[in-house]
Amino acid sequence: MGEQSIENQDSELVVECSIEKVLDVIGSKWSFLILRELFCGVKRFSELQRAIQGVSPKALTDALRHLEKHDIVIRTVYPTVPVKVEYSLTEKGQDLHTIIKEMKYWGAKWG
Amino acid sequence: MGEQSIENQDSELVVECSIEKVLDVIGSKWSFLILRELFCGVKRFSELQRAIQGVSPKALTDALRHLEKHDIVIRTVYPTVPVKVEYSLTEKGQDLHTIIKEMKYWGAKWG
DNA sequence: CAGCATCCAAAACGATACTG
DNA sequence: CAGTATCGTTTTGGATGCTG
Repeated sequence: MGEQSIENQDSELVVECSIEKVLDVIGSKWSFLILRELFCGVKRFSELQRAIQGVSPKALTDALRHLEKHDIVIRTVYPTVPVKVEYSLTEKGQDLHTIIKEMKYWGAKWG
Repeated sequence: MGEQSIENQDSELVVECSIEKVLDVIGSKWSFLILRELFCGVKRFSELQRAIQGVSPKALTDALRHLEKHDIVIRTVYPTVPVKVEYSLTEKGQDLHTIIKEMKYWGAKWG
């Protein structure tokens, strides 16, 4: 409590509280849903778009870039024609599984 | 995957996926921080405002009302002068502790 | 103390159209 | 396929001032 937030040279928030860190790294509601999908395995852009109902390409791209920047997902491009892009989780990202699993439990219990 | 979202008679989203349920119930970033505080025990409005740095009275009220509506927190008013209001967690709210705890672990490990 | 009301700025998001 | 670009709407939330 009483955590401090300061800005670094990139004008990005440097958050001291652990919970804020997680929220900052995940970023948005969409990211949770992306994670939910990627825990099941590697997915392509269009697969994510289909699985996460209601997400626009823009929102999906934004969320994926955010997660990539925070070292949660890896973007792999295969130079085929047409291009194939796959998204997978880093170890840091895999480690979020416990949180998402707990959320699933809670949702199943109280939803 | 492929969860459906429909609207009920109150035009509120009825979400089928467990994770979406949790996100819907919690509602916002502020709610996570409110929960963080309330797991430590009952808190008053002003205590929450002081503990959660950067939150405006409006944002705090909004988040508390939201959590109240979803049966996560209880608002108790003591008719003293001046008024005293305490916020505490319901059992449903207490049950979110595992999630927040996992978030703390992750934040401590990777932050 | 514990808010509510108002106003306004910024950010998030949806729809749509287009590209390498 | 995997996006980007643009536009407009919605949501969010900060600032401020007021009240029982």
